[in-house]
Amino acid sequence: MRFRVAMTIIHGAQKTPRVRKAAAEREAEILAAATTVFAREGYRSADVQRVADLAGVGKGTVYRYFPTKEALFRAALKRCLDRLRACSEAARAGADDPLAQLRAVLRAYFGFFDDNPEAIELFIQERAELPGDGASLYFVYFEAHHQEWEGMIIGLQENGVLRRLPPRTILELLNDMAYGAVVSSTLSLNRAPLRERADLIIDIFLNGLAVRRSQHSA
Amino acid sequence: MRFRVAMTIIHGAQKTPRVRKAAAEREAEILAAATTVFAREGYRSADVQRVADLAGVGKGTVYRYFPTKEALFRAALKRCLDRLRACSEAARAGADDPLAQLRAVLRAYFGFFDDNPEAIELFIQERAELPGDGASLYFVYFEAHHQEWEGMIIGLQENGVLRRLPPRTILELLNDMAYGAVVSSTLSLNRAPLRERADLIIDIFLNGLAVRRSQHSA
Amino acid sequence: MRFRVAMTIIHGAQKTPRVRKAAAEREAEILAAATTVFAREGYRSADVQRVADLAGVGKGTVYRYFPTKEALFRAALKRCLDRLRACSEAARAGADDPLAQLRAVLRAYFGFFDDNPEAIELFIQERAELPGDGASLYFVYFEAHHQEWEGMIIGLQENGVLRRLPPRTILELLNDMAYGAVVSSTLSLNRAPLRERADLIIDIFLNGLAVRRSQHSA
Amino acid sequence: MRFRVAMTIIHGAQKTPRVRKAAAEREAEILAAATTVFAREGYRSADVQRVADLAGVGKGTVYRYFPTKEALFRAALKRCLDRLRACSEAARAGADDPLAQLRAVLRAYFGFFDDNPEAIELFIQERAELPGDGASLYFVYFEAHHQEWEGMIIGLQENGVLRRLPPRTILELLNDMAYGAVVSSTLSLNRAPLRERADLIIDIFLNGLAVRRSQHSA
DNA sequence: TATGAATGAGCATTCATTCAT
DNA sequence: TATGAATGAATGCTCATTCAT
Repeated sequence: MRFRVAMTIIHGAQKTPRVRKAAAEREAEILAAATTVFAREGYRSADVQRVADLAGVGKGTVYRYFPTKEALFRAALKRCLDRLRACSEAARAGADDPLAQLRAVLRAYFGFFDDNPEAIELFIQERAELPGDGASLYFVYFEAHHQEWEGMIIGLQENGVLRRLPPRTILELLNDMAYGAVVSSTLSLNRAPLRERADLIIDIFLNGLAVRRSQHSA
Repeated sequence: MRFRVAMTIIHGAQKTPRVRKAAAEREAEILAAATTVFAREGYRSADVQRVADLAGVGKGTVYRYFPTKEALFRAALKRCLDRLRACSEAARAGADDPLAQLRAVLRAYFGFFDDNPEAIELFIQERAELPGDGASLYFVYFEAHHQEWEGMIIGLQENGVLRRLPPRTILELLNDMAYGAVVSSTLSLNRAPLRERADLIIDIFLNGLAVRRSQHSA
Repeated sequence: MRFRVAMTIIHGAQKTPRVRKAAAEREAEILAAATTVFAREGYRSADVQRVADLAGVGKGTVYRYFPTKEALFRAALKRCLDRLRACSEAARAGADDPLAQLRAVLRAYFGFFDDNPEAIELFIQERAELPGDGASLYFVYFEAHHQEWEGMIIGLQENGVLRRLPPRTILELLNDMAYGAVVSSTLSLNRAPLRERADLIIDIFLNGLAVRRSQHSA
Repeated sequence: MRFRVAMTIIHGAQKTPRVRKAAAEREAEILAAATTVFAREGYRSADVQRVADLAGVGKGTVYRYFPTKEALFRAALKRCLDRLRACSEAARAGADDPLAQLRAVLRAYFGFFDDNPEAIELFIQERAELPGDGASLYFVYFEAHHQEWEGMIIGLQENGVLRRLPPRTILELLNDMAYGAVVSSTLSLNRAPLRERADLIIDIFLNGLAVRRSQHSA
């Protein structure tokens, strides 16, 4: 609900002076506002006016930067995905051997969603409400970048750490599990933060739920 | 002044004669239509008129059975969940030992979504667009019934098959993985049917992605 | 399946170019249109679209100025009452002694409804269709301003012109009579304009229908 | 708001047996219900279903007796007017001389509305919401029966009680005043019952608000 | 360039009326 | 004859998008 304020500008009172900002800065502010609003209210329910209000610009300005509501949403989503990728990439770069990398990346992935819960919302919104003439942007990213990760998987297989399944299959399984854990964590109430569950999930992923005979014999 | 002319093409204009049916039958038809339309168009975008058209009834009739669009949606969702549960339950009842039960249930779960892809849509719609003053109905069901499954898990632990983690934690992990696989399968293109991937997923779940040393030593 | 074809007759289709106006002016135009439409069609039957058409604006613009149909109606009603009051007040200010004032005010009152028959309709609409958790706006005005008129009555009593009844009672009687005459004048057909009947009504009010003995003896 | 009760008729439980009543009785019950509902909710807002519920019949039955909602309303209104007339007529018949008759009739008129406040509502509803291609039914009755009352007026003029104005004019004035008092009484809050104000109103009508010089000289 | 007033297509919901039983 | 399930036209209100300033 917006407020319409009938205000007589008292002489001396200053209307926030029309701030002229670098286009890139404006765009970033609008995207941040859009992310918040879309996550909170859902794509359909969200009012572009709200985004404009939160960004501190006029509604027309939003449309100057993004031609439609849908484009605005997709840009906000893309921003989330870029940040998720940057986050994962940084984690990988900070670890040495492939197994440490794998763990680091998964921890970063889970941590990202603990810190940016709006991201989950945007993923779900896209899936739920956008025409989606194909895969969602999340999986477009997955496709676009999975080669980068495949190397890591192959390395782990050559080390004898991972089973010899097709690397792509392994990545899909990892993604399914991680994505499922993330989405589930927001669907059910009172789940622990993802970060706290990360190590267990990684463990299960690597070693399975079943009792390892070798562990007993060891 | 502009004119808006509304023209009904008389054509054969059969105006399907008013049919009276048993309430339960009508309700079932409307729910089936609602499931299809909501899954195809999304909760917000879906027009109740479309549901009515597909069900072959007047719009008023839809409102006679379900007081609001939201109630209609929730009823359609509930129907899906009931069917999913019936399906899983039947699978469990058809298997003898706990491990066979676990496999059967997971296969049934995946198979259900292959056969009823609309169900996934409804789950996601609910998450995305309904006020949701708490957990989604999916997880309400999970809560309501997880005791039934816990016995199965405990049995597997006593048999020395599953690790001694809290049964609830195990169920959550299973659910995350399965749910993630299901949702992912519709997000990305060209994935194999879930049914075909089920055994692999179950295998990974039990035994992990890592090479089993015991297998080597064996 | 039946078809509904919506056809916009393009014709000259001038699509009146969007005009921007001062808010006060727009509001006044919309209120004038609302008064006409509500008076002609009744509150419930009136379609907000009709108001918009008559005001020469889009429907959304009407809602920009008045948040609901009811608010629009109340504003139109208030406008009528303000004008009625201004009219009465002007009449009083233009007369010297209290008796002349009383006559002037009553004449102005009746004249107002001759000139603004829509006003009567709005009064009746309010009574008939608005939730009205209390008195109607007409009587709220009556309450709010009757002190101003009471002075006039008291003056007439001190001059020995009016009987020593409670001034408020006298005002109520005057109002009942005047209001009744106004409403009746629109209910029955072929009544003379109120203006023409005003002097007779005032006479009856002051002197009664009964023969005055004193007049005979005089 | 209606309730839809899903009730399993337990064996032995009796559905209210379909009562077959004289048509006239049914009609009277429906009219009474309609009067109540229309008065309480207003013509447009009133739901025919509510009338049916209150009358204890099916909706179809209401339509069997009255072809449209409007016809139902008009019939309810007519019933009120008939009762008002009967009431007034009885009062007149019970008094001897014309002046006593006049007082008795006015008292009966006011008393009627104290006892049947729904009647006022129906009068106002008719005025407010019915297409009204002419005078309201109230004034149709006034026209139809005013000759009966004219005799009374003429008698009072011949007795030297009332001024020699056209009898019709006098009746119109009486009606305006009485009608105005009745309507006003429901518009403003906290007015005394009409019955209590009746004698004062009659007094003012006959003798006026002004001080009677003759009374002083007497 | 930035703004926000103006627009009108779109949609949920209601309810008078019909008609199969 | 009595019923109430079925119908669909009608309408208040929203909000993405446009465009005059």
